[in-house]
Amino acid sequence: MARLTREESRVRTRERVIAAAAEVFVQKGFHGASLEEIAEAAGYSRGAVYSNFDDKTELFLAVRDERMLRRRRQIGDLLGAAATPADFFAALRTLNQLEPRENVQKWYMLHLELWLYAMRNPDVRPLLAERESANRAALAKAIEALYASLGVKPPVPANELAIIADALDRGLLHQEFLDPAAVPPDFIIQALQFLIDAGVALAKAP
Amino acid sequence: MARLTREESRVRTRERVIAAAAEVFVQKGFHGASLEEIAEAAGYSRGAVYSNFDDKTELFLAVRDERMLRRRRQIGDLLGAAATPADFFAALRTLNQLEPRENVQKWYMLHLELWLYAMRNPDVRPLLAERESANRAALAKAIEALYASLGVKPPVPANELAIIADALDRGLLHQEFLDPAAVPPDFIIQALQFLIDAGVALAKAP
DNA sequence: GTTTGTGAATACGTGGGCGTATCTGAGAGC
DNA sequence: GCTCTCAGATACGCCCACGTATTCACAAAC
Repeated sequence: MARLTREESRVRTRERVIAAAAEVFVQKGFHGASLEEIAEAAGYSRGAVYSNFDDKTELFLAVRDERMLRRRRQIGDLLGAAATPADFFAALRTLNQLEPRENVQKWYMLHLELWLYAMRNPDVRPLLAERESANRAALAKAIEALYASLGVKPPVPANELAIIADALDRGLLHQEFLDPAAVPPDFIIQALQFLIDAGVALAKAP
Repeated sequence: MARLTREESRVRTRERVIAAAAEVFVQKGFHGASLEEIAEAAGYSRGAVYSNFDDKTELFLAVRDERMLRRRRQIGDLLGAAATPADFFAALRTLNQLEPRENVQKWYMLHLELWLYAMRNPDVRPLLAERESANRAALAKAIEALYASLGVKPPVPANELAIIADALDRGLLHQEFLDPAAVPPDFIIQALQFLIDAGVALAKAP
């Protein structure tokens, strides 16, 4: 193992603590998680946590930032590049299978934890809202391109379709995780495909 | 105020405590809420809570049962009776406006809290899943009736449409509460209408 | 090689919340 | 009207977790 500089080591522990915190916050929730447990999971003592983060809240928000940055990049990169319908659905499938199911569930739970936190803290609420809306905007652009490549005008504005697609995705995950048997595998893709097909049919109908 | 019998009084405080608990659990989450605060909000001391519930968890689950019973009844009654499309959408609108927006948000937050709790507690998870699936079944029946009255075979099985509708509803609430400006008012009804219309168009297309 | 500054560990004080055990006062039965 | 019983209040002990203050160890600078 290479000798680490002071700064490098600091960054490394910071990352490890954030990763461990994500894990524990998922498992126990914000209030249920203890800094002791997080520190231990990361392989450090509580002192390490406090030397990297002001308090529990700041650590929680750091976890949020980490996740959002990565997720946003994923969506933008994948959907932004898709021009044809085949590309689009391939990208969706990739996005959907990029991580193991277990991980997706973990992140979804963390996301809910964040959402609840945002709802209860008026100052962080707009921050989360802004990120989500940016995600939807990226999705809307992809949908627009998709309809354009099909030579059909969207039956409703693309941004509204993005809202629907986003809601659908989230809602289906929600059901699936509570009871995997309730939602057929890859149902999300099917549902979106149905949505597009039906939209096209509607646009072509009188 | 009428003189209360011993049993009546016990029931009354139980109800009050459950109501107050719902409020505080929404605001602070399961771990964040303290029995002290709940008791005080209900106008009692912690002793009253412990004399009615074994512990915090049981109180939490009592809140869940309360809510689920009412909600299930609402959905069943309203959608079950709808035969024509007009009835159906009217019922949806009613269901949607039955409670003030603020209340819906409150219950949604509580629902998420319950969901997370269920996900973390393997023993209660199937209980919640069972209730949700019953709700969807009621919805599926209503959708089936709706398509029948339109004289069109559903493009995909009704129960799958119910899954979609449920997911859509939840997902849209989620977005709306985080940022009301992100979702036009009554968008849920519009989206469902679009879904039905598009489905009909698709069913009629080759 | 000595000193200095910082990242991380340890030790400590404190508060808060859960659950229990005991007490009290008002309905219920005679 | 007197006693008994039980809903609900009060009091207690305990533990856990947060945040802070102090110490330790090792890179960085000279």
